[in-house]
Amino acid sequence: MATHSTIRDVARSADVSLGTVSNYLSGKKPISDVMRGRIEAAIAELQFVPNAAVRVMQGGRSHVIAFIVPDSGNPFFLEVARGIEDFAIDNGHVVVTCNTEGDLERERHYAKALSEMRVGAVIAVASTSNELLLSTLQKSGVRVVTLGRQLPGGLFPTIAVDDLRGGFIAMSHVLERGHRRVAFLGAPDAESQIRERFAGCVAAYSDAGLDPAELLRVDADLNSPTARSAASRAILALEPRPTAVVCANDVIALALEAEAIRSGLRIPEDLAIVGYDDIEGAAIAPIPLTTVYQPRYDLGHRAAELALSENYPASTEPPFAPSLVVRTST
Amino acid sequence: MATHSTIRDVARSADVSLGTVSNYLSGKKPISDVMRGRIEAAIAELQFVPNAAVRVMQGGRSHVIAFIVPDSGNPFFLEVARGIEDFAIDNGHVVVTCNTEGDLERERHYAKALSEMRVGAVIAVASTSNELLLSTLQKSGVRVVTLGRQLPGGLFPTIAVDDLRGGFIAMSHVLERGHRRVAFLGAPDAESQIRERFAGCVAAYSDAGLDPAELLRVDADLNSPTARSAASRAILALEPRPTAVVCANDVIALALEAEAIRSGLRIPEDLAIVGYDDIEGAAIAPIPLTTVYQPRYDLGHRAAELALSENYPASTEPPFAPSLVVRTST
DNA sequence: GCTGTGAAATGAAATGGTTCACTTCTTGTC
DNA sequence: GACAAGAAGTGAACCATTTCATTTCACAGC
Repeated sequence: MATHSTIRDVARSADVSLGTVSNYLSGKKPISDVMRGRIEAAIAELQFVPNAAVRVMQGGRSHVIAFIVPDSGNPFFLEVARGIEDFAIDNGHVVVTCNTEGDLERERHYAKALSEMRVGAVIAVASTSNELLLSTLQKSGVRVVTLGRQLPGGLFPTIAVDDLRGGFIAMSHVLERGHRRVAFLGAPDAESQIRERFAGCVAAYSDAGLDPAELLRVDADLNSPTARSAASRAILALEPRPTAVVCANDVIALALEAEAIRSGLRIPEDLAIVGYDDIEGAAIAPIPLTTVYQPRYDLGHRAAELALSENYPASTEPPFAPSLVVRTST
Repeated sequence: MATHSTIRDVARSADVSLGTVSNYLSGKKPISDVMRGRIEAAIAELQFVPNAAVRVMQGGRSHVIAFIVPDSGNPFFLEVARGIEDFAIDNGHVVVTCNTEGDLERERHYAKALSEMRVGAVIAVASTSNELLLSTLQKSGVRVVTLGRQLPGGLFPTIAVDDLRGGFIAMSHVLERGHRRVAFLGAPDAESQIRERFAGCVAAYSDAGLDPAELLRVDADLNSPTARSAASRAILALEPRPTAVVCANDVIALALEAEAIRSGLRIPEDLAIVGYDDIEGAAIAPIPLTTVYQPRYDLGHRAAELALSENYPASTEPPFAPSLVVRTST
């Protein structure tokens, strides 16, 4: 494995000065066609590949965007990641997805690795656990953007979707369909997004002149398949059974749908279901799922744009608006 | 944003020489406790973070593993990625997932970026389109490992699963269940893995004393939801309808299941379905899916291990063995 | 007290691309 | 033909770390 050729080799081979080759590569200064031709020939001949590390060493930042996410397998984040990646590529960057799985040690590993790499930007799904690490990164000069919600202190620019409104339109929808005995299938309040969605549901419930205390609720660990199934069965076992269920996300909504089908219920006649997220599986489910769509691709795309923008940190943006996708399940 | 402090600042603040700080950081030479104490104090005080780029500039390679994949959203690759990531983290590396989406230009962008970054290793899902790029990378000193199948020429160490055997056990299973009119729901032969699976099916069909020419087959673009549904309907429209279908992967098997349920068929009585991959959705489908499990996490983990191993390139490994997961759908 | 030995510490040189003050060349104007 | 001004090209110095030949030091053995 021959050692790499350097800009000096290119300059010598093209009989041109160092600075001219550098100008050719960076495009910051114009150069003549003669020089350009000679340099290009030399680069091709020597198979020269510039060493990106040097720019970083000089005090620059590497063309890497880190995406810090608790569960990269979640279809929602996957789509966000696509948005980030597309923008990153168009701007000569590369994305490192850091899957923390909620593990603090893993978060620390990534924070250390990213600092040492001098990453250009970090886009992180907001959570209380990573707040400290993010502010450390920010202090060392990394552009940080949080996703989903504003972290207390307002330190970081944030791209969010209006979850309150999402919960509101989901609940309004089933109430308009005439349902009066409704349940919310969610997760413990740790996640503030879930809390917001539930709050939106409560608001819609009140607005319809109903008593929010009568709104049923079952919680589950959304990341566990067995917990999802168990919570779904718990919903179906409520006496009397709700006629409609608004779910915290599509993954658990689909679990509920599967359980309902298995126990012989007709959807939407016996049970209406509303999901949240509009993941791919929602449209191709046995009973296509009514759900709240979040512009997740745009979310990621916009976050990357903000992170790399000239005038970072910009003032925090107004949240994106979710919309209802009505399908068969209601 | 104060500029970063350097190893020189640390040396000065700790009243110690440059080299000693370097030795402390790398651990390559022992140093006394006195020095250690002074250095640690200085590092803490200055909030020093070493600049990883310099090591790379000195001719080393960055602690980055690139995972080149045509569709990072595919649950199969997600799990492979988890295996890679876990190994990477344990070895102080970080993973860049490069989602090519089969786009040649995108592949080229990544090849360029990865070369310039001097990535340490590349793990790529084998495809004919990336062969040239991979060999270019390898020539420039990057460790390349291909995944799924050996690329012609045998240039790269490979980690694979025995798809021939997978197809064989899937087909054997439905034949043992007594089915005699069987279809294969797959994709055009471009993907050699699908080809292998089909070949395994044909082998099992012959072994059972049946005429392989009678084995039905429908193909679809596996990446398109609408194509999957259309192909599923095509299977159900065959006259006479097959009593069992072996599918090229779980995603399309689930589409078939959904279509079958929608048209009122009972599974497995009217139609038995076997998938391939054992994705998460297979177990929680309305009718839990019988499928061929591939040790995908191990696949990724082993690939990363191979890529970073001392004695890369090792001789190519024997393929991993798939196994059948029997559930309700057969 | 002298020497030999090994451990620890030192700092100049090297790594490769960018920067910038400086030189050289070209073109236009009167 | 002289001169100004802008364009293009040059190369030494710089960035933050590692490497390694050299120096320093402590201590054991005689």
